[in-house]
Amino acid sequence: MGILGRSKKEVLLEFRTGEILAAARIVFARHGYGAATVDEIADAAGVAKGTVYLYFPSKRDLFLATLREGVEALHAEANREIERAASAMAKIRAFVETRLFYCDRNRDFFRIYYTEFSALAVRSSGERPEFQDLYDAQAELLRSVIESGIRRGEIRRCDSRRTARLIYDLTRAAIAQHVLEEGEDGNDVKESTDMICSFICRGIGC
Amino acid sequence: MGILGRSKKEVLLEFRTGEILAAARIVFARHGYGAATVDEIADAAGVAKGTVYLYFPSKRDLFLATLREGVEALHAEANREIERAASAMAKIRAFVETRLFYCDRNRDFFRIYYTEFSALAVRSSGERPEFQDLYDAQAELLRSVIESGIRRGEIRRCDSRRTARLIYDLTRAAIAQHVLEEGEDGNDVKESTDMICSFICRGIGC
DNA sequence: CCACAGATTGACCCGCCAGTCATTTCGCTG
DNA sequence: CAGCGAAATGACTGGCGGGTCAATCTGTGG
Repeated sequence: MGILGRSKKEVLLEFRTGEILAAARIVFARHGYGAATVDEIADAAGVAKGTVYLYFPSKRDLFLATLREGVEALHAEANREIERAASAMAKIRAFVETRLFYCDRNRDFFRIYYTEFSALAVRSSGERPEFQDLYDAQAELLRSVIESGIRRGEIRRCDSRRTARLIYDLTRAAIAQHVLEEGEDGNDVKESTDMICSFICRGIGC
Repeated sequence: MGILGRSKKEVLLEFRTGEILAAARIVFARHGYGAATVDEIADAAGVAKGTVYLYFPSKRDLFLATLREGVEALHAEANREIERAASAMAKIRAFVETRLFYCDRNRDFFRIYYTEFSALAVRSSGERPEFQDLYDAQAELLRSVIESGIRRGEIRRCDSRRTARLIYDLTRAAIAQHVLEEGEDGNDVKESTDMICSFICRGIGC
């Protein structure tokens, strides 16, 4: 019990969890899920392997936690910016721009997201893929933005679900261009956003 | 030495190679590279594990051969159809449509392509990612189509390299929508092509 | 300074699987 | 059908890495 709220125990828990997640992000980004080893993650986090298992029940859980952490932060940021924007088009721009900036800043996260996310979607061994909830929430948000844009006459009639997905994937592809092709600065991100957005505008605008 | 050309040895080689590649495609599509086992591939091909190693030097080589086979067939088909089309826009449509149809017909190939290709791009441990040659050839073809479309006034001025990549990724995303969402027939593929193409047309057309 | 609870360690265990190779089967030829 | 070379087999091995846990360390309160 500290002066307020968090006890020492809680602080330690949070600290270690954070360190391990950060290390995991780096290692998973470098080697991919299959080729990454828990030993290497532990080394990177500056702890012994056993310690990792005190904070996460398995390699897979650690992996999912790493991915989820990044996705949630990204979505939170995107939601905030979309909220702030007024018109439907501005909201779509916010969606694209926030994602580009976020992934430009968090390249290791994007590398994992880019290379392993699709595998989760395809290999939904049971039924519902992991993260479907998070994905759906964002796709639905985008869809509703488009829908209301159509109602307000900003956007031409179209299948809003498919269009949302199209914008989603277009953004993802643009980010990949950035993150995979080494050399670029923040400036370039702005430029990419412009290109994507003008493309989208012409594609769906009135 | 047979009546002409292929000796019995060559025929057998080709037969076994084909069987093993087909089995590998199914198994890699189902489990992904890391989780697939050579034993399962051998079973699926109806041979013993040792036999697989008579035809391919390693699991990784088998995997790359599987992927390469699919990619080359796809590109060959796309090249043929693009050749046939007259206008720049028709060529772009051919690019999109051929890919959609091909991947709709060869879903296992697409699953591998979709989930593992990006990993190869990201984890280019040495320097040049595998398949960069194949990717580049198609991207360059598309780029030159756009370039000539611009010169002929069919397409508005733009960064042809980036635009090519954008169309590439858009197509890939559209295919993912199909292949991952179970239910659809050939009809639907046509419909998707139309959507993508009209989107692209408005995006880059004059 | 001791004792003890809780955190950390890393050597160890064990199952799994890529890759091997001695043995068996196949199929041709005389 | 005998005999031979080529093809196929599958039991086996080596090591790799996820996960465990007895031993050790830390730091806190008495």
